[in-house]
Amino acid sequence: MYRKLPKELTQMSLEQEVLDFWDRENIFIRSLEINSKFPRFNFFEGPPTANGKPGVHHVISRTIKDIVCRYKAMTGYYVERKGGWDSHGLPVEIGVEKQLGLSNKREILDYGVGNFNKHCKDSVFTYLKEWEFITRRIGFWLDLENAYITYQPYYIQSIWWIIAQFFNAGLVYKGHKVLPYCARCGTGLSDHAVALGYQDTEDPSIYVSMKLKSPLPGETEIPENTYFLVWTTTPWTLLSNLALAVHKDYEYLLVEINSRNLLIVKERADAVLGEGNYRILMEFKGLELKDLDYEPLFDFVESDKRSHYVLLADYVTTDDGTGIVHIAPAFGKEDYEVGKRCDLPMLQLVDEQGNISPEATPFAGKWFKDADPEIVKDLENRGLVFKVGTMVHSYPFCWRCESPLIQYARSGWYIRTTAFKDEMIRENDRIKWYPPQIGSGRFGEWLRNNVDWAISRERFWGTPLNIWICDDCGKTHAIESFAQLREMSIEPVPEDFNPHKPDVDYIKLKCPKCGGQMTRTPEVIDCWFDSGSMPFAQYGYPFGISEEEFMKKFPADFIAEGVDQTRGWFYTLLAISTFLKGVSSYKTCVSIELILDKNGRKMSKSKDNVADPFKVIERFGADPLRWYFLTTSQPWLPTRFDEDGVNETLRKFLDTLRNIYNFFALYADIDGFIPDGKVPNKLDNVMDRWLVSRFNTLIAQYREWMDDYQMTRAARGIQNFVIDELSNWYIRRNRRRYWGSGLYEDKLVAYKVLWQALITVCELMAPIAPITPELLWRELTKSGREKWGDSVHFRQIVKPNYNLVDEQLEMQMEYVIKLVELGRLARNIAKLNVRQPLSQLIGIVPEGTELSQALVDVVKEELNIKSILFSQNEKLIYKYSAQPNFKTLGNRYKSEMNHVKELIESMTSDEVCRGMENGDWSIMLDDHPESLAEEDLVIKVTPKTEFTVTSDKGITVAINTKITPELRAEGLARETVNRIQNTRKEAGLEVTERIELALVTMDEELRNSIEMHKKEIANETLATKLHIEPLENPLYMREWLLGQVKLQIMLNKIDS
RNA sequence: GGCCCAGUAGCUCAGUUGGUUAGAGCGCAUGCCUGAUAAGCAUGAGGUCGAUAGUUCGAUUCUAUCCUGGGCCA
Repeated sequence: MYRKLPKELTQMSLEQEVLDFWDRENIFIRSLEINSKFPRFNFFEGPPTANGKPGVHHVISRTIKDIVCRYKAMTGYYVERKGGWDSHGLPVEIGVEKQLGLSNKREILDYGVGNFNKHCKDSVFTYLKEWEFITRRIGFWLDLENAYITYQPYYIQSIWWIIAQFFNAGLVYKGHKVLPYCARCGTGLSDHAVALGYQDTEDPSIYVSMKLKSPLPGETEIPENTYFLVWTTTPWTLLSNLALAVHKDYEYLLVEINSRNLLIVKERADAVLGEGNYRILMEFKGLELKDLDYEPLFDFVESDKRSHYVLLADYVTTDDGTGIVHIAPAFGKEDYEVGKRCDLPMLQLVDEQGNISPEATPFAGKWFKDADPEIVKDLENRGLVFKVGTMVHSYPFCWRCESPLIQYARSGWYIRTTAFKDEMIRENDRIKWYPPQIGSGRFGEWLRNNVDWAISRERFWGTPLNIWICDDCGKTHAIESFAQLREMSIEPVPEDFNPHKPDVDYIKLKCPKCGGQMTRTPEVIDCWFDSGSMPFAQYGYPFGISEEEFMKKFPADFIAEGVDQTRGWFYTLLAISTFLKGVSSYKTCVSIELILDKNGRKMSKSKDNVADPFKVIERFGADPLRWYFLTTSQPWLPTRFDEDGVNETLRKFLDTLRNIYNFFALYADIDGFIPDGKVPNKLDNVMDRWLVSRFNTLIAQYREWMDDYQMTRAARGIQNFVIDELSNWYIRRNRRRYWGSGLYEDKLVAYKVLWQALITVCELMAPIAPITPELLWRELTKSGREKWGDSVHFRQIVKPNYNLVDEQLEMQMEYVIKLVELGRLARNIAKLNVRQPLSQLIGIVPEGTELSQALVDVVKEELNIKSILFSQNEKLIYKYSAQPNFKTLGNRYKSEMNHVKELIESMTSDEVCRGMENGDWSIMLDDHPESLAEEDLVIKVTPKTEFTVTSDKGITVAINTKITPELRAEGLARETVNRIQNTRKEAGLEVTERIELALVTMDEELRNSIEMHKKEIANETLATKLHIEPLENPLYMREWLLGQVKLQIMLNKIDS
């Protein structure tokens, strides 16, 4: 028995059944065992952090990963799928800070780092249940039991080893870097965090004069009363000013204004000084201003390095300001770079808490922002302010405490990634990116502008940086294993020590150089280093795994994550493995774009437009959601998410597929069809040949697309096949073949073909939406469990059999469908429904496109037409008439014109046609022939009265609408059959049940028609007895109206 | 400000060497079909293929510039 899957069985419960089956029967693990002999296809799971709930974007990236892994497993690969969890980092710490009510680093220290980290560790898996639930629920096969977790000691040991490799290669150094910094929180912010906090704000906008101390270009005397005009919105940085920058190519002016001489870039002079307010004295190229000295605004600190002179910098613009940029290397990324390049000293007159340093005596101890007005006032008193005002601009604030961020130079540990930048670029070129512009564009750009990686964080919950420094001689050493740590430790290290802060900080080492005591540097490692190390650390490399074993699992053939990982995981993976192994750790990378709401806006909590995947799955199911994501647009395009679309996928695609199955099950059950998995090589039925050809073509296309990661195309291909070709054409056209009784040859073949088509669809679908096809497939293969195996996911997807592909037939079928469409249109226009048979259809088609008899029969049946004729001769359906062209003939015939008109209009269709062939339309005007040419006539073409004509794309179809009494009788008989079938359905009869039937009508024509087609009617409706008198006590009775005519239908069941 | 992606029907999206009349689904209206159908078919309304210029016999497609939206960076 094939099980029926009625509508009452919801997608939800159907899926649950399959998921339980997978669990119960251990299907995932068994699929791995089955494939274990195959070559490996390596997949790396990018570890999510489970301290937040998974969202729809996680569902799509997990779906993509699952699809590729399943597809590879079903095409001859062993695909290990080790899960992983990220566990360290600031997001976790922030969560815990909130939970504990702590608001800065000081309070964490007071609370105790040990306790704090314990909370962090516990909170990492706050939403583990949700993650595990959704992973399982969407059918993502991932080995969660053996998942790596970045806080595990073996994982940390691996990271230490990697850091030690960098260190021993001389690529780890301590240095300065300017980064966005929140003085209140005492921490630098990642770029991502900065982007969260931009707000429009009002800041001072001041123009300051800085006095020139060198002769102008081409002169020898130091000019009096001459100043550089400089613009800034952060007056507090002026305390730490060390230089000015100009652009070498710009034109600069020396102007006189208010009896003072100012230098300013030409393009900004009007805007800043006011048009006509100034007099130009001299002009210079920026290049000429290089090295000029000026007087410092403040002289709090003396330096032995040269400072306070003019530099060149390309980032100087003329968009705002004066074209002369003030440089404070401690407070700007670009300033810092310039400072380093030009060997400027370092001056940082704001401390880590954001207060002005004691050296800047008049302002000392003030919060940097509060110092602004006083600094401006001080400069004004000294006559150095040219103009002061305010401006509104977008400025970053700390997204947690809302303090304004500053650019702040901090010292920290760096990895010199720039040392192997070229190798990374080379390796990037070998990665296959989807879409390709990520690799060449965003990621390539990022690599070309590579700067050294700041790997240290002055935080608490992370992998501790494994560098120890000698308290006496300053020697640094990177520990490369727990064994080495024990070896070098002064005190014994317990077996189960916790390699986190603060425990690890208490471990002191003996200095190998001077024998002194070494103390660990207090920082932790950037958590991106954790995840970027996963190809190695997930196996504890090099400790827990042999080199040979490891190289089998490295590199990944495929990874996929959100596009936001470009500068995150995608980069850290590449950087670490390029250094360690000289190659990228992934060969193919699919970058997945954002999920937007249905209006194309980014989903965000504040807009309340975030789709909850749990709810969507509960309403529609996981397969509809997966299928929807994939078919609605390419994964690497931003996708608009609309629940209605998920619903549509369910109704249109998955329900249709289920109905196809139900149709098959209904009849295959009746006939006891048992599949043997073979389709005859020679198929007599043209529809069978066509369907087999189509699904073999589909298999070929599907494999080609999937191999190229064109999953959207593959899914759309399947969908079109199922809905349009299998359901709406093949099955609709072939229904009758399954109706008769007994399992005769043609029917058996029909079952085999349909079964094979369904099996194929299930197999092709299985990687994309794995749940529903599993259920259908298992039902279809129920009779041969041993032979077919337990799960569709154990199967290898079939290869196309090109011998069964008949391209010509596929093209001809498209033609058939076109003809049918045109025929239906003609029927519509003529208001003749399909139940009314018609005598003739004439197709005017291009030469060489005639169809085989079998296909002609398809058209005949579909359109209910007795005969079909193909021809190139339009005269068969059109009649032609001519009218005079008064323009050419009027002048010629003048008063005879009326007569000529009559003669022309009386030409028969044949005469007009003959003229069209030989170009001569002679008329007899008063007994003498007059020769007319084409331009003398206007020829009209109209269908002959008995035809209704439609045409499209070079094909013309004409149906003969003349209905003979015989045709009418047949039509009435078919109407009658239709009403009987509806009656049967209403009466709740099974399709196989036989009946006794009575058809009662007062209308003579209808009665005659019934008499005439009694046999056919009885046959179609499984009536063993047919009366035209009423039954005595019918089981069911119903009166119908055929047009104006009443028909009474009565029926009884007959027990067999 | 720079780079990337997108812009095609009311909505979601197809549309590959440049070539008759630019397609599908959803939604709306009308008719048809239904012994698998929460289905299907047909018709109608709905398109300056973001704009302009160029290349070409011919551009939704190629080139340039611009506009709008999104993303990344500064």
